Amino acid sequence: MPELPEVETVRRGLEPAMQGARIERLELRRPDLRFPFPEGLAQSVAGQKISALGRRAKYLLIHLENGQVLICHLGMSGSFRVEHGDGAETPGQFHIARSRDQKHDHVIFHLRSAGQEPLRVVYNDPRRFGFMLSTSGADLHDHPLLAHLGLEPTGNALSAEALATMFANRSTSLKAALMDQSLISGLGNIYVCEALWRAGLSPRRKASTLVTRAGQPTPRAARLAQAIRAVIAEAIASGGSTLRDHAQTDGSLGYFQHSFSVYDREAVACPRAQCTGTVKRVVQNGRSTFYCPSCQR
DNA sequence: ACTACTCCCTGCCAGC
DNA sequence: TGCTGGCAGGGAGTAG
Repeated sequence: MPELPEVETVRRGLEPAMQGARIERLELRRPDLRFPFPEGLAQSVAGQKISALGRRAKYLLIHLENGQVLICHLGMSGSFRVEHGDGAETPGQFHIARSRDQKHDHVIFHLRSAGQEPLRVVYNDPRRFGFMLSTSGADLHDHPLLAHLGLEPTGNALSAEALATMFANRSTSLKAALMDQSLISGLGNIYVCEALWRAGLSPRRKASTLVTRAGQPTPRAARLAQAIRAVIAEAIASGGSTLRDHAQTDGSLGYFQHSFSVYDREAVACPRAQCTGTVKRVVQNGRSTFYCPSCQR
């Protein structure tokens, strides 16, 4: 499921095909995804050159020469793929899986770069939880979808001190707090479970227990900050290796097979050295949580 | 302000 | 074999 690392991998995978290319035509094959496409979207982007591909949290941002920005979300099942020329497979590039279910190809960017064969970037999304909206670059950070996003879980900004500030007086669970996009933006169910496992913290622990009365981070907060950054950094690196190893991909850019320590591993032995526990599944806030009750406290 | 719940949508899979 | 129901999940919306 596309969380921040997957979206970043998609961004990097699309960049060579899209950056600097001109949109000859935007083909919308239905009126909506999760939300209706903006009025006049196809007309407004036709002929525009793509100046950059960006990302904020789980949002892919397609910046156009005229200042317009397409805000794309992959939802749960969204993926992109790149098709070259007339659709023939191109060795060493993302190739077409002819057998792929094409009825969920909802959006097609028809692109052309100077001196290159035309190509298509196809957005496929069976469950249509994704969406594609448009805003002006000047309004981007005030857009309702982006304005309230919290810290990116990459880099040093996500510190023990930052966690302490977020978690002070929070009575909710660590799991729910980490899933809250207004606190940390970009974590989803998988990486929250993995980060909590790595930090040895129970997802059921109250978020406020990582903060002292004086508002300072406890050692647990430091462990958690470190675990989140490591899990995200490793997942992005893993996505990068998936991109390099595209001989094994089917050409789609959306989400990848990773091996997880606890996620979706109910009843499996905890992989931590010296731990004899078993991974358990519980439901928190309507979502599955996987953790080891033995070493996560 | 904070918390927790429902809903959207389709594909997949276990159980009958 | 074909049906049914549960589950997956991000985020908007809503209610308390």
